[in-house]
Amino acid sequence: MANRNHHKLPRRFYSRPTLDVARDLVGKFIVHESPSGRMAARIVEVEAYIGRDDPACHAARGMTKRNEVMFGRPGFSYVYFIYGMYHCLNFVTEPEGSPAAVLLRAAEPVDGLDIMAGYAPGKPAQELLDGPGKFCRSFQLTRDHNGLDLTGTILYLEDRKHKPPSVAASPRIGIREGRNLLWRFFDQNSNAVSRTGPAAIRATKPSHRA
DNA sequence: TGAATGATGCGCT
DNA sequence: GCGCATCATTCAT
Repeated sequence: MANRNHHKLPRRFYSRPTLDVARDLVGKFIVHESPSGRMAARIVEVEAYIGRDDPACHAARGMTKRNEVMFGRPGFSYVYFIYGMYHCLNFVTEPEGSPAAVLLRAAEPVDGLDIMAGYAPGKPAQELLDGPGKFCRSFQLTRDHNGLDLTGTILYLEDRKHKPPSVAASPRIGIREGRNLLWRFFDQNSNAVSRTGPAAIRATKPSHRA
């Protein structure tokens, strides 16, 4: 870390109650030192998935080969493949043995826009990472990045000197069960939150028209 | 402006 | 086989 105003999040950040971690992650920065270069983005939207009692959590039906990292130590990545063409990135939380994670849903590009897949001159930057599938595609993350140590040097998160975001909560998006829980957290002032979801949620995104 | 749908592959029952 | 923590496109209003 060359910049002394950038502080990599330590393992103890992740080893806490998942809702606390999720809320605190809004406004943090994620960095990927990829083979094609360094990318960085500011997190603006996440969702919490907590344990065996959360029907929407992949761990609800026990440990499998796919979700085993959720049961492991906090501060590791959980990346899974979905809908035949997308990947989703999660951050494992809670002490070992408590399966839980935070899904990264959207972020604002900060560095390395030119090497993000899907980048096109003239395309609004806020549309590069505004969804969990789009984030992984642009940030060039696949199942190969499952189980990475987030306190390492390839994929990690940082706290930076930055104005604290105004965080709001809402139901999670794209799930069938567990919609009563307000476990989605997002930056109310960001125009890079994901588009999918009920009109009430989308309305949090400022309209283009006056 | 919003609802419906097809693409596409894999994990799990 | 079915369903999925998605997205871009098409169609209806």
